[in-house]
Order: sequence, then C-alpha cells, then structure tokens
Amino acid sequence: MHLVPADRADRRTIDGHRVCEAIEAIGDAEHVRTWADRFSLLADPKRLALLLALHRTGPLAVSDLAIATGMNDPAVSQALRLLRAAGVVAGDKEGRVVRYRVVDDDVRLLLKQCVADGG
Amino acid sequence: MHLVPADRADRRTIDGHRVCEAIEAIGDAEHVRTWADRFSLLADPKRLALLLALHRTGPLAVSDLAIATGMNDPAVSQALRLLRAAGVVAGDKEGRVVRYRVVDDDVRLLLKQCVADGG
DNA sequence: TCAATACCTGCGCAGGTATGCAGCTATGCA
DNA sequence: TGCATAGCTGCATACCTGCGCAGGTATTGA
Repeated sequence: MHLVPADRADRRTIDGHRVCEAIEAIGDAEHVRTWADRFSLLADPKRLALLLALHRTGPLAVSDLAIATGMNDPAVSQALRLLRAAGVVAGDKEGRVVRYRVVDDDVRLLLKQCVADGG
Repeated sequence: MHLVPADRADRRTIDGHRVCEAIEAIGDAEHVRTWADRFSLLADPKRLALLLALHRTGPLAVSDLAIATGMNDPAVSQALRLLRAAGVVAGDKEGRVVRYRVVDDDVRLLLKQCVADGG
C-alpha cells in the first residue's frame, strides 16, 4: 500500500511500513477534527464543571449553575451558548427559567469516564 | 448541607437543593482541572492524530510521525514534548532514533473511545 | 575528522479564546 | 402599568496557543 501522499513520498522513513499503518490508524481527517473539537469543549475547567453538574444532577437553571460554579451569569450563558451550538446541551424554557441538560451521547461517555476516575 | 460558599450564599437560587447537588457533582476543583488539561491535550487535531497513530500502530519515530501526519519535524517534536511533559507519551531512544508510545491509561481509554466511533 | 541524519530548542508572528462590563430582552407579579 | 428577576448579547482587552523558521546537539558512517 502506498498511503503516503505524493508531496511527501520522497522523504526518508525509519520504519517504512509503519508509516502506512500510522496513516491508516489516523483515519479520516474529518473524523479527527470532529473529535478534537469535542475534546476542545471539555478542555476548559469552567465548561467541564458545568457539564459535570448537568451530567450528574440533571436539568439545572443558568443562575443555579452560576452559583454552583462561582461564575457570573454572562459567563455561564456564553459557555452554554457554545455548548448548545455544538449540540452538546439543550435548554428547556419554563417561564423565564431555562433548564439545561446534556444531550450528546459521545460527550456523556466522556463525562462518565471522567467521573469514574475518583470523582 | 450548605455547600454553597459564603461569598455567594446570599444569591437567589431557582432550585436550592439542586445547587448543593451540583456542587457535589462537580467535586474537587483539582480533579476537574486535571481532566480539563487532559482533554486539552487531545483538543488539537495534529496532536490527536499523533496519539491515534501511536495508540493503534505502536512505537513510532518522530520523522515517521511527521510523514504520516504531514507535519514538519519541529512541529511533531514540540507536540511530543508537550505530551511527554504531561506524562501521556514516553520515548525510547535507540541510537539516534527515538520511538514514542502512549503510556497514560486514562488517555488510552479516551483514544479507544475515539476509535470506537467509526474510526 | 567531516558530513549527514534524527531530533530538539528558542523566538516571533498570527489567530483564536476566555473574561469582565454594560446594556438589552423577556417573563412574572402586583 | 411599573418593577424585579432570568437570561442573553456585544464589545474591548488580555491572554494563550499553534506554527514556521533558524539554529543547536547527538549519533552514525566514511
């Protein structure tokens, strides 16, 4: 198999066959980017705290999240907007209160793994 | 239980008891930060590609990783330095070749989950 | 000793991102 | 209608981060 793109086919390799395996292992670039973006959403302590709270406690209002995490309301709101735009959380409006919950299964698994580690 | 710190105990809550649950759910701040940092390491497509290659293919040399990912050597080297400093990968020197491998079990689980999703 | 290879490091630039502040909209209640 | 509350948005600032370039170290082989 010649999986090495033409623009770098002339470079010297150490373990030639392994390079092809590695390219195969990495897989589709789009898939990698999707997961990198997912990890990026969890890479901020504030956002991760919000998600952990939502994951383990269930639907929570914005201002309650703000009190629980020590953030101010706009900061929570913006974090949730980001997560909502990515399809990770969804909000249910009840009067003037919006309760958010986690709706992404992949993220749920990641959070579960995070909780399993002595959390 | 009064888990709400004094500096924000006077703020009005929507679901008072849930705030305490949420604080408990978030857990230790140090733990959250540790995981956020972990996720941060996987949040870059290039780094994630490197880790996927190492995870699925086994020990690989720096220049082979560079060819497989399309990065240039210094970029790979710097990414590996970051991962090495975080204890995620380790390098075995053989003459002038250094082969890296994944050594962090938590990260391995995350990568496995990433691979499991149609990768 | 000289040259080539494999890898590492420091530096500077460009681009992205979090954060605080002020102000806005919408709902509930009297 | 008037007012307080819940949440959202825009903007400016400071910060972080990835990336390429140039140059340095260590090992191999002639």
